[in-house]
Amino acid sequence: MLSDSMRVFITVAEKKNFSKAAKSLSLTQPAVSFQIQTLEQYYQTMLFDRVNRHVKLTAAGELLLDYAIHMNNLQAELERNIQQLTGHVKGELLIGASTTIGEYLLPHVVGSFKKAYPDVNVTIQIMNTNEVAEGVNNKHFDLGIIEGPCEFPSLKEEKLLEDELVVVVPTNHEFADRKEITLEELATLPYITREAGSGSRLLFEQALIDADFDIENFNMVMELGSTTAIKSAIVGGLGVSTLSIWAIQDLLKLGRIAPLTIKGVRLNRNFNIILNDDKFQSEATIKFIDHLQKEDIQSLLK
Amino acid sequence: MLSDSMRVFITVAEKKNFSKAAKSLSLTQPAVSFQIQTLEQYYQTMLFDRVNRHVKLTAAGELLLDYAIHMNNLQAELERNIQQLTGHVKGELLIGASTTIGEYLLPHVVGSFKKAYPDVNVTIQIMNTNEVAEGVNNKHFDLGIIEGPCEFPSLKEEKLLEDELVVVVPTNHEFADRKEITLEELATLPYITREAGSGSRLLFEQALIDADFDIENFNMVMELGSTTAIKSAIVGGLGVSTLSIWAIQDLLKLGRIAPLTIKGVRLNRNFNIILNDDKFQSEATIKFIDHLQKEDIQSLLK
DNA sequence: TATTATTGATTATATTTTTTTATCGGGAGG
DNA sequence: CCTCCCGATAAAAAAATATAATCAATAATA
Repeated sequence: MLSDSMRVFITVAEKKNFSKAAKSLSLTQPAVSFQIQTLEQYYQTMLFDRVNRHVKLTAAGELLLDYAIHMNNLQAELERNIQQLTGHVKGELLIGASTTIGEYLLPHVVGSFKKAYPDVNVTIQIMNTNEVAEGVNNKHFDLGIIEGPCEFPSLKEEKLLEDELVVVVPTNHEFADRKEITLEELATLPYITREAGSGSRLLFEQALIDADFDIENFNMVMELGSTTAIKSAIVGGLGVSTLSIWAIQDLLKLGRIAPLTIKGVRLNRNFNIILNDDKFQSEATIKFIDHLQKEDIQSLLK
Repeated sequence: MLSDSMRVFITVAEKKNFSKAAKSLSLTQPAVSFQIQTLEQYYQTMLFDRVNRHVKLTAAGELLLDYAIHMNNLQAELERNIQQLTGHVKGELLIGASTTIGEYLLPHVVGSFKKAYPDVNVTIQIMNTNEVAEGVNNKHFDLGIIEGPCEFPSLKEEKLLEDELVVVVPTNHEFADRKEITLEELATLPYITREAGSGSRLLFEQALIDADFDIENFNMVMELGSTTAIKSAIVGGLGVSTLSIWAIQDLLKLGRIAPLTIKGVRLNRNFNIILNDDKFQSEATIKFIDHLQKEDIQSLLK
């Protein structure tokens, strides 16, 4: 176990800022100053250069940080070993997830995981796929779950399950009773899209290109930055869109919308778990991935 | 830096006894109990089996101890590196020394060492050669300095300087003005000896054997367990003895005694530094050995 | 077998350490 | 020139940790 002052030191070294380190540690800035001063007195040397507007590690600070990180890794390893030995899994689990997964899939999975491992504190941070991958890459997240493939070749990717985008229309829509729709028909309807750069939009546009269909033919009426907003817009009769089957379960059960497939177009992608093999995997992480893979997630789509 | 609770844990694991660990840490036993309980709560498992009359590490405790020792070594390494970087040497230095060295040689050397490195806390424990070697072997001492060779082949031995035993007589003695004495003459004098097993006595007896002289011819009048006691006895006119030149400097300067060599007999031995290479050498240890070897110790014999 | 000594746990109190609150001062940026 | 950002400092409060006193359990001793 590292001493408190070392944990504070590591945080300050990461953030290069006493006040931000304090916030991240739920301390006040003077408390951080005090801990750093304690270390500096102990080692009889400055650990940070207090340059104007930011702090910078001294040579001694760099040295200390090296060892601190090494010791921290040992500690993580120790905790995993003890948890394996005692069967008592606990600790923090920080997951990065892209929107659909974080909003619709994970809440259920985390619920059942917490039943099995009540002492693991799970936090989900929702952001776009690239940001998740970056967070996994720089070891901020214990694991990431993203829609589609990962851009970082250094990360390990494992398929979790298949996702599918379907055309969604309100129940009172003229096409609501049909199972399928053609691209030409879809192009006649007012279409709502996600913002540029969204994974869903990219997938849809690529599918149109693959089908040799010009996007210009579409009747785009709105661009919305959130799936929830799009769903509200569809229910409100403002248009139709293509959404992940995972995102529409609630409205489907309420009978407010109807899903349609597009004739000749498959809008499929994988939900993938991404991991950074350089980061030491806590027992909680391992157990969560286990849980993800064993749990019959498909049954949530009943 | 390890947390306090870990340091307490290591001590308890070493001593296998809460109360003794407390004493060695200058704490009370309840404080130790508290720290161990804190750890046990953190890891949600017992670390010690409280068997009757002693405690024993559990499997989890063994695991924790492994990591704790590893982290402790890292910490020692870190401190040495930082002290090398900053030039500021500090910390504890625990030296085991055999009697003559500990009483007559080291006090001077430590004095000048402390001038150069005031923040190193030097402790000298005086005991017989074998106990010193054992203490170095089990990593209790940072280094040992002994009279004569070391019995532990695993320890590294470095010659510090040569010692010589001389016959010591009071200034008012009939031989006081001579430089040399024969074994036969010495055998006629009342002779005071150290206890059996003492390094000095062994060296003397071996020299007699080498010179084909029967110890039985000697006129042993007294056996004393301390060099200081022998010196008092000599000054008091109770007899003569052979003592290390290092042990007699004070009385020599006071003009109370006279040293004589024995014709045809050389009573020489080495003072040796012994080290355990498996123990991480602190910067203070390195600097002290440096100091020992550079200091003109012979000049103390002026 | 009774008695004493040793060991760790417990509890209430005291002490020490750490944190917060409030405030200052230096330098960068508008 | 003024304001904001950032870390230092001092006093007070809060929290963590230690101690003193005592207990219960067990083993060694008589």
